[in-house]
Order: sequence, then structure tokens, then C-alpha cells
Amino acid sequence: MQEKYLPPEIESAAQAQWASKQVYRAAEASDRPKYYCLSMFPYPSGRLHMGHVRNYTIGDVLARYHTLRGFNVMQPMGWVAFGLPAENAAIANNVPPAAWTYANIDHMRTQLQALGFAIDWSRELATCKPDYYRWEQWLFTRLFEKGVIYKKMATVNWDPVDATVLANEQVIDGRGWRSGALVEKRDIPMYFFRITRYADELLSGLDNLPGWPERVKTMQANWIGKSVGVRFAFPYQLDGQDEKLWVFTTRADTIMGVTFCAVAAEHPLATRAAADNPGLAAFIAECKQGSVAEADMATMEKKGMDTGLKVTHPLTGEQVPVWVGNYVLMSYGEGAVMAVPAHDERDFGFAQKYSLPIRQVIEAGEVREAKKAIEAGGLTEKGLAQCEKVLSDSQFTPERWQVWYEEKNGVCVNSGKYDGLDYTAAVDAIAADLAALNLGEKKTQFRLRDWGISRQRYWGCPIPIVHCDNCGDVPVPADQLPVVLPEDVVPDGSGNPLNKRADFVNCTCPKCGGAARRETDTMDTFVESSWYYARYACPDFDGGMLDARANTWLPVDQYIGGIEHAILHLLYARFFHKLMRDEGLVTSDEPFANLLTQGMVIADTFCREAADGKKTWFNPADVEMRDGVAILKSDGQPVIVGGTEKMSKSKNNGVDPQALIDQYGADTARLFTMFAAPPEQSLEWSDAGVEGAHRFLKRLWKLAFEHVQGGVVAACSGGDLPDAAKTLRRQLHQTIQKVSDDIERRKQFNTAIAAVMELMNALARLEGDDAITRSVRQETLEAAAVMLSPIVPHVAEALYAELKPGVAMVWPTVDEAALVQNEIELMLQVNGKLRGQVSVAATATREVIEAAALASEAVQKYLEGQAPKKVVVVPGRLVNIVI
RNA sequence: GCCCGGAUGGUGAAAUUGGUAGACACAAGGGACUUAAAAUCCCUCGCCAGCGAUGGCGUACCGGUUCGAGUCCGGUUCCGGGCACCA
Repeated sequence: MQEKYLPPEIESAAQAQWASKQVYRAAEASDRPKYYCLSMFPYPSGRLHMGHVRNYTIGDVLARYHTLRGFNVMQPMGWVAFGLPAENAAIANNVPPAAWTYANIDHMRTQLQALGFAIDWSRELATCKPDYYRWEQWLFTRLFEKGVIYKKMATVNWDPVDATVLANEQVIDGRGWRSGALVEKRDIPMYFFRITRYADELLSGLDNLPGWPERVKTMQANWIGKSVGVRFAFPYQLDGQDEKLWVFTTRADTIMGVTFCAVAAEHPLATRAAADNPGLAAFIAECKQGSVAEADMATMEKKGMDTGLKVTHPLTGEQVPVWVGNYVLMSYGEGAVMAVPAHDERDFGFAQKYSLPIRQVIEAGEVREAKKAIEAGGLTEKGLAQCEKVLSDSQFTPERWQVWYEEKNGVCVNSGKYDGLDYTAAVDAIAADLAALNLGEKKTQFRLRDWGISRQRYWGCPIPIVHCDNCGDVPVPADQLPVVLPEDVVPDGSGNPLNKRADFVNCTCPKCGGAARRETDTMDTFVESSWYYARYACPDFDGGMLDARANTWLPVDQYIGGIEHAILHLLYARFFHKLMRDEGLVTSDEPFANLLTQGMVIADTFCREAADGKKTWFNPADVEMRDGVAILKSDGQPVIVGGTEKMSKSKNNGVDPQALIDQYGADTARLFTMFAAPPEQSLEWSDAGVEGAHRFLKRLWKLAFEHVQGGVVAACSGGDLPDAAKTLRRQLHQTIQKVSDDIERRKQFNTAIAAVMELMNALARLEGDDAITRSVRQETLEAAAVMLSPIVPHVAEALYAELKPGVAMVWPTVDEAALVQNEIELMLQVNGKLRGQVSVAATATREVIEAAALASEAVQKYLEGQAPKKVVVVPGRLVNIVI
């Protein structure tokens, strides 16, 4: 055995052996239970960053642990290879996105392999390859024919200078990131997946996912946002026609408080009113500026303008003014809302700004009670005072009205026949009255909107539709798939270059054979990532999307990925799974049985801003702090310190693990990453402490080396031991218990590592070279190597091979007999404060413990001869004496 | 703005079900070994008072429940993730 720990030699030897023996290749034919361990596949941005290392190490620890536990493990890897960064790189460097992407994949695959992950590389896939997206196109055509996919208008960010659609990320402070032009909203036709048809199942299905974090399920449930409300209409007459303005509300109980309505700038009512009102037309044009992102809509200043038109309140017959509001979006709901400024914060602000009437229609329950009591009379002086206090404490203020509204525990006032009704009764009565008038009904609504998947971009999966003047939108027949994306294209940032490719665009109609045009929009990249987990089961199948192997492996037993994907990716994948189920491709209802959401690895961002507002982002590795000022190393000039954000391509704050691997080896990088924090916690990146992780591996190596030098022996398997050896062996088996639980149930690896560190510290202190002590040492080192092997596989395998040559690793089992302890120590508290300890037999009864505690010097000192008021005994933990 | 999380020593963190706050590490300081350095090993290390024994305070902030709160409840601040075209 080598005396020195030499990571480069150990790691390359181990990796070469794993590769040549294909040890991580998963076989379908196995009598062992399957364990499908999947980490979210990376976007090939160029280099790995610490977020990837963390994600894939977590997955690898779980995969390797389950292999040691006897499972047939599959851990695949691939690339979500279409996307915006490739087009940005193409514009910046004049390289085709395809070439850039494939080069990145090669580099990142090498980096992943250097980290020693137990990946079945025979299943590798890249979503930009025709043999992958072919089946996505095939499913698209099936769903199109079924009506699950449909076409409608949708609003996008339009850059009028670059004449291109912008992603939300590319709109900065309302301007295009490259041109600096003011961004406009523009309506274009897009294809949509009818995800809302599955809204109920996506919501109720969350209850069948006990292996998912509560926070993710809460976020998804809120996102889907099921609410029961009332859809109703305000009738009006315009140009001699009877029309209806439809709105939806979850608070029909406040309908009597409506003092105006607000419609979107694109609403037909607004368009009509603007026809003979230039001021309004100008305001509508203004509303069309800015991005479509919800965060921008919610934070912008709420503005409006009166259309001059009035609609009729369906219950009071009052004339209600209609305003155009810049915060109302045509594509959400009805494109119009009723406004109750007395109880809705946004409506209140709007009404104040434009001096619109505010009418209270909800009153807190206790106010109502107090008023009633006073009216009825006969109150005692004290009772009257109490009621009056309630009233004076509840003077009408907009803040109070809003609270009464939010808490839904008030009653209606100023609402005519509905006065005195509570929330439920009022909603029911009002809905019934509206229904009787044929002007409304109760309706279940979802916040979730249909999924628009058209992207006006080149580097994506072509939408398999042909536009024919005679036949309309015709799906490409299966035998003509895939519609192959040409890979020799370099986008220039002004629109989709596919539009300029006659060889791509021009085609014949599959239906009538006439000249036709191919759709040039590509699909949202979330479509590719919505089914890759299933394709890993049968990546080589060319007879269809999936074969029977998909049902062998699905559902994924453990899915691991960033919390950033809690809603969109995970919801889309769940939706897609149900689409595939309904196509008969899979039999399960949900794709991911257990989910581990990794906390973000975050790092500082640094940038410089050019005169035109364009920002250049610098990698933290290229920046240093001098006297509290961030300086770019290359030119010595200052840079702006941005926020601390998740590592990303766009902010260039990804920390490449390569330097760490080169200096210390993959095992140290893995160990350090797992030791830094528990997986679910977000982690501000710092390599301070990596020395400690490396030192531990060196110490471990040295302990094993020293033992092996004296000759390997059979591991201890119990029996009578000297005290020191017995104590160590107890700690060993406690550690096995803890590490197993930490990895399997808690999925918290930092504490598992700490426990093995403690065990190794204790082992280093164990003296004696007798046969029994050496056998305990052997048992401890063997178990430590196995317990660490999921985290640091290279060094652990090398050590195990020295300790137990020619034998395969098996996860150690806990020897219950080794755990037995005769005496335990209890903490003594007086009035909840720690005042001492007492030793008692492990079997001691409550009475014995209490007596021992009261007799102890520490407690006697505080009792001063008095009897305690109360004694609390917590078995195995402490005694608290209350005096 | 809305939804979901988080905040514990100089630093990363631990405390699993309401029961010893700070395990395990990093950094720092002191010492051993060395011609010297590196490496390694040993010791100290929440804050305040005290020579010490010990005592008081302490888990972002304010309040509450409890024999007992880092943990539960109400409110606040700051930080991170998401907000449907970054992936």
C-alpha cells in the first residue's frame, strides 16, 4: 500500500476500471429491486459550476448508497441542449448554436467523468438531436389532432429596433437588452397545450406524492390556484347593440360595492371608446409599452383612464363607469375586472388616485354584534362600555375594511337585501340572483393558464405543422418526421433565421400536395425536459417514443434538482406524464416518486454598465477585492458589485470546479461540497474550508496505512472486549446507525460525514496493538470505507481493496448488542436552567431518577431545604425541578 | 407586488419529536517537531464579569404559549428562489 494519499493516481485508476468493466451500466433483467436515480440534466452552457457539482454529487451519493444496499440502480445523464444561450453565443462569436452546443457537451461530459459519478453513459441523450425530438414532434401531432394543442393569440415582448421577440430575461427596465429600445407588447398567434384541462388532476395528484417536499407541493397548489367564484356580466348598449361585459370574481359578496370596472387596453370596449377619443387612444398605446412579465405588471404604477362608457350593475341597475387599467391583461381571464375599492387594496389605490367613489359593504362580525346589542338596549353599564369600545376601536379606515374583507369573517352592509349575510351566504344568494337574471353563475376557476409553447427562435425543436392556404394548419404525418432543424445556421439577433431559409420553409401540403409553408416557430425547451426522464429507459428505441422498458423503470425513484424548478419544470413534467399516460405510453400517473430539491448555490455578481445601459458581467474568479472595492484583475479598474444570485450563464457568476479538482482531486471536491451544508439549504459559495476536507482524507488514508502495515486481520464481530475497544465499537455501531439514517431518510450528508469524522478521531486515539483491539480497528476501518464510499468513491474503493482484498463492498449492519449502555447521564435543570448532571442506570425508574436528582448537590444548593413545586422527568434526557 | 423558503460564534454549520445551544470543520492564537519552511501533532477559541470556582447574557428583531422555545404561535426586518419566453 502507498504511504501517501495520491488522488490523481487513485482517481484515474478507479475511473478507468469503472469504464472498462461498465460497472454503472443498468440492466433491465435483474432480480434485484430497481432504483431509478435521476438528477436534472444540465443545459450545456460551457463549463460545470458548483451548482452542478452539488446536484450531481447528491444524486451520486444516493445512487451509490442504493447499489450498496442491493438495488439495481440506473443513473443516466444527458443534455437539455436547445435554448437561448446558444443563440446568444452565436451572435457574440459568430458560431452556429449547434457547433457551440456540441463542443460544450464534450467538455462538460469530460468534467462529469472526472468527478467519478456512477452514471450509465450508454443512455446519454441530447435533446437537440433529431432522434430525440422526432418523438416530441410525433406526440405534438397526436395531441394536435386530439385538440389538446390549439392555436390562439398571445402577448409577447417585442423589440421594435431588432424586430424580434424578447424573452422576459432580455427585457431590462422595459428596454431591449441589445437595442436599448422601449419594449412593446405585441399579440401573435401561438400554439398552446391545454394544461388547464388537467388542472384538477395536477392539483389532487399532489396528495399522492408523500415523497415530495411540502414547500414544493404548496407552491404548485398555489400556482394552480383553484378558486370557486362567480362569472357574471354587466349589460350595456353600444352603437344600438345589446352587449355584456363579463368579469370573474371570488368575492361576489362585495358586488354591491362595485363603483367602477377596469378593462385591458386591448379589450373591445376600450378599442371602441378610443375610436372617437384621441386621449384614450394615446393612453392605450402607452399601456402597450413595457414587458409582459407578471413581476413587472405587479410592481408598475397602476394607471387608468375613463372610457366615458358606462355599464349597468346587474343587481342595482346603477350605471358603472368603465376604465382602462394598465394592470388588466387581455389574455388573463375575461380581460376585465370589477372594482371594489373599499375592500381591495389595488382598487382602493386606483380609486383614491382618480377620485372614484368608495363604498363600504363589509363589516367585521364583532362590530355587527356590538351595534345589535346597543340597539336592543338593556345592557349593563359595563356591557355598554364594552360595545362602545368595540365600535370606537373599529372606526372605518380603509386598512380595517381590507382586513375584514381578507379574513372573510365579516357580514354584508350597505348591500340592500344581502345585509347581514356572511361570506358564504352572500355569495350563494348573489350567485342565485345573477343566475335568475341569466347574467352569471358560479364557476370554478384556476389561476393556471394554458401553456404557450411557440417560440420565435431558431435553436429549438421545430413545431411540426405545415401551413396550407387550402387546408389550414396541417400536422406533419408520422412517416415524414422528424422535421429536421438545419444545424449550419448562425442567428444575428434580428428575428428567426429559419424564416430566411427557403429550403426549410417551402414544402408541400401533406393533405392536398399543394405548395405550402412550414411553421418556423420552435417549441419551448421545457417541452424537451418534460419527458426525457422516460426516454432514458429506452434511448435507443427507434420504433416509437417509448417502449415497454419505460414502465420497467418508471416512476423515477429519486429525482434531484434545484428548488428553482419547483413550479414550472416539475409541473410541466407531471402534465406531460399524464399526456403520455393518456396516449398509452406509460402506466403510472406521476413521473417522480421522491423529490429532493437542492438549495441554490449562490455567488456574487459583478458587472460594468456601458453608456447605453448595456451590462457586461464578470466572473467572480476574474474579480478581486482591494480595500473593499471590487476590481477586475485584468485591467485593475473597479466593477459594480451586484446581488448574490444563483450561479448562471447570464450573470456569469458560475464557479468552475476544475481548479478544485486539479488541486485536490474529485473526492475532496465531492466531500467538501457535501460537507458544506445540507442539500436543501441554499449555499453561498466559498472554498474556505476545502483544506479541511482534504486533510480528513489524508488522515483517513494514514490511519488505514498504519493499520494495514501491521497486517490485515478478520474484523471484530462482537463478544467481550476491553473497555476502550468496547467504547469505540459502540461508537462505530452508533455511527453506522446514524449514517444510514442520514443518507436514506434524512438525506443530510454533512452530518453523516461529521459522524464518520468523529469516529475516525476516536479511532486515532484508540491505543493497543493486541489482536482484539486490532480486530476492532479493522472492523471500524472497513465500515468507514464503505460508509464514505458514496461520497468519496475513489479513495474509499482503494482503501477497501487494501483492507479486504478481492471482496465487494456491502453496507455494514448495526450490531444491536454493541449499542447497549449500562449507565446514562441526565441533565439537571432548576426552573429550566441547566445546573448539573446525574448518572443513573439505563433501566432506572422515574422514582429512582427523581430521587437521584433531588439528592444531587447541584439541586440541593437551589432547593435550600424547600420541597420542589414540580419535578419534570424526561426519560433519557433530563430532570427539571421547579421551585 | 404576489407565492415559497431562510436568518444560530470571526466563517460553513450541528442540535432529527418542545428537553445539555454551538457537534463536526474552517479561520485565528499559542505550543511541539524542524537549521528553516511546508506537512503533521497537541492546546485555546460565543459574548460579558472574574485569578479562578462560578455567575449573567446569548439562536435577525418585538411580543406570546410552556416547567422548559433555535424549534410552536402572532407581528416586523433583511436575504434567497419563483412569477408562466433564462433553464
